[in-house]
Amino acid sequence: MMMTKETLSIGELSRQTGCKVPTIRWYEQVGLLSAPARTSGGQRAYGQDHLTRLDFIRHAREFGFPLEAIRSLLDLSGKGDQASCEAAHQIASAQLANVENKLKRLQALQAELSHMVMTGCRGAPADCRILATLADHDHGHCLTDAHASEPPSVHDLEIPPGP
Amino acid sequence: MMMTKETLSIGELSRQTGCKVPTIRWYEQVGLLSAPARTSGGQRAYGQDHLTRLDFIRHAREFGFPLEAIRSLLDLSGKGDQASCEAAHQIASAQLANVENKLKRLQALQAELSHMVMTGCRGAPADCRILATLADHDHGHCLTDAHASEPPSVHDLEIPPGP
DNA sequence: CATGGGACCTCTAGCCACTGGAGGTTCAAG
DNA sequence: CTTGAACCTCCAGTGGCTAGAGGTCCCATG
Repeated sequence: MMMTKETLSIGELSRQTGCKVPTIRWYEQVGLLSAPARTSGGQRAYGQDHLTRLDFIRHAREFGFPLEAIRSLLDLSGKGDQASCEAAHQIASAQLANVENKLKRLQALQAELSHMVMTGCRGAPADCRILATLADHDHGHCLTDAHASEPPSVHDLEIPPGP
Repeated sequence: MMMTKETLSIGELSRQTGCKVPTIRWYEQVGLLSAPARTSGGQRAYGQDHLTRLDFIRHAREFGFPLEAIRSLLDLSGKGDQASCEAAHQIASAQLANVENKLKRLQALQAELSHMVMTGCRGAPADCRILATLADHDHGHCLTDAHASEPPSVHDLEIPPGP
């Protein structure tokens, strides 16, 4: 087998989808993208279906869906019935809630941080608001203490790819 | 040696700072927090300086500073001169820019996602906007394509702890 | 003084979603 | 036939923790 006009090498697929080559291989490894045919020399030869599927994956990633959610969405998109549509809606709503939650927290953070940066250092270094704010949380440097109330849970907070 | 009223066990330090026990040990491992004295039985015995330093670290993490930045800030806070203050300002400004960048992207994302979710599925599953939007990026489903323009770089996008 | 149980110890592996590098093979153009 | 870009596999690393296994220590009660 060789690369024809119907098949795509991994590099061509990468160019057409904007997905990096190692990422494509990784999607294959975790089973999001099925293993393509190979040329006689062992190189991957993708078809149109792979292109479609990878576009879907990449687009969903841009919306911040985790890979597990994308896996479900891909399954659902193959069906096209009412139940699938509702399930997709539910996944998307959950993602929206997630994003709105992050947004709120990030806005609070932005306010605090910009306050800290703008107050800055009033001439005397001993009076540096930045280091002082970080050192003494409890002495009125903070606008709110929303960020200090609950145990941290950093790991659900990633933001998806952006420009 | 034993635990006195001046020294803190790792559990007490955890309670006083709100930082989880394994996290404290991890900060020690990566050199953010110096290794404390030990009791005769080998348990960590922290002093007041550790408490102060860990408070600083945790507070800086709440502002989303990466550990490397916190390392620098800690170095700077020990000095208290003009140059340190300016350096701290620079680090904080960079972090603010970072946060504002994320914020913008997250806002765009929120708009797109909520549009997608609200448009939803108009009766017929074949018309499901959610799966269609994800499938066809280029056919006018998106409000903008800001999220599709540049190669993704997901990994600098974590948000700090929140409530 | 023995015992129980909670807090502590070290070490290792796992999370997400990739990214990069080493070291080797294949392909297509000249 | 030679070059060199693109491809291959495998492995390790990123950030910032978190969880578990399997063991030790400390202190209060009986």
